[in-house]
Amino acid sequence: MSYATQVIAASLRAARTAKGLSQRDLSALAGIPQAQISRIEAGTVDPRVTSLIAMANALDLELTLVPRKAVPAVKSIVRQSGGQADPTRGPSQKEITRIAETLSRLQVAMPNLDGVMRLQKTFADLQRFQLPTIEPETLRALRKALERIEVPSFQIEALTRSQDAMQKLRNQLAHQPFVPPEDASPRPAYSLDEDDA
Amino acid sequence: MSYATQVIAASLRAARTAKGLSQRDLSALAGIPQAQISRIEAGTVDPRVTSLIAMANALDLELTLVPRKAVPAVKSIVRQSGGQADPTRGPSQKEITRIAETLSRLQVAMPNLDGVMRLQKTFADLQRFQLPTIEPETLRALRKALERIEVPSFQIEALTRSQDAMQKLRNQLAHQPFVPPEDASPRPAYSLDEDDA
DNA sequence: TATCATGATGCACAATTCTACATCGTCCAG
DNA sequence: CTGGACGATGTAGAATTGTGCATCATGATA
Repeated sequence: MSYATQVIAASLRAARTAKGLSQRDLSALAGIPQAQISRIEAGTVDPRVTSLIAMANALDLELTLVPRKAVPAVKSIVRQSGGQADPTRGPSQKEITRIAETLSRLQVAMPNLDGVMRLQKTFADLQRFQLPTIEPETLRALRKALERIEVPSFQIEALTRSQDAMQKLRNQLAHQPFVPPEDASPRPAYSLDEDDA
Repeated sequence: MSYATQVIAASLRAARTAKGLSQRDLSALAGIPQAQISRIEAGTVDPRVTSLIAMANALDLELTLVPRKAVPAVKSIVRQSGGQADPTRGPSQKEITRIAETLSRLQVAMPNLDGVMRLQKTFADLQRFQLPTIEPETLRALRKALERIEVPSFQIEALTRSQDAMQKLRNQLAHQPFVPPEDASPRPAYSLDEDDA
């Protein structure tokens, strides 16, 4: 397939995962068999336009024709508004709620360990910001670390690991555009640097 | 076919004609049989993505995915830059050169008729501006009128018609954005009003 | 009138998508 | 380790595009 085709396919997959949808979810939304979606995303087929449009629409996207000379401008616009999709849903969302669960469970299970309380607090703090835009791996790592605290023999080691993970999270948030909790702020165009689809 | 498909098809046709290309021209550029281009533009088939991309590329367009919420912004950008395509080529270009030809031919054939000289002058004047963006019909009308001047029995009537046509041209240019001869000026976004694809 | 360019359409055949269903390997959770 | 979710892949058959070639109708031109 052509390069441009691959780009579109990749964009569709990115959009889907960004929304936390499985291929089967999208299949239901777009009315296209999961197998076909897999093939399209993988770029092993040359899809019909209706297929693309069905998928795009299901993902709140539109297939448009843009003059070459306008492409850069359009891209920067797309970054601003389309960059992080819905702030609420996302692939990391599951992780986040699970972390919250584990954390509160820990808190009631061992109210004496004050390290846990600190973690709880800082996490509750962070949670009000950009967490859904963090890579799921990072979140997974944090959760894993937290879960090991429940195993007595690993408590101290697991606690420091948890604090490390939490620190990492903080760092990631640190050099992000920093978008305040609610309402989309303008956010200057010159702060954009990323460049995927 | 879906509505969105029709829109894309129509856009492609618009882009092609805007560039003054025939389906056979595009066929050569895009490597797709003319018959197929006809069917695609007519919306009687559900094209493969590669076909769309081939056509788009040949027309200096790109097929992109745009988040729904960013669509309005993108559209306005596209208007600004994509609005009038290449200033040099266009469907009206042929007419323009032909007008120039007829006009200079007239000028040498009948140097005594000073009305012709005035037309010549004002046209040469206008030609340095936005002529390619004028509808071909208007230009055709002007040319037709000019050609009839060569027929003696119609001279006076044809001359006034020509002046009318020239006037119409002037008017059209009058309430256009007025872009000076060279280098794209910023042109404020609030002056946009058109709204097709 | 005759010619030419353009776009639309028909037809047969090859090529490929699309569908439905099944299945498989992996990762993760209970 | 058993089960579930997920994505990838296979297969057979139906549906449709894509191609090549021919043709036609129209409008403009000489």
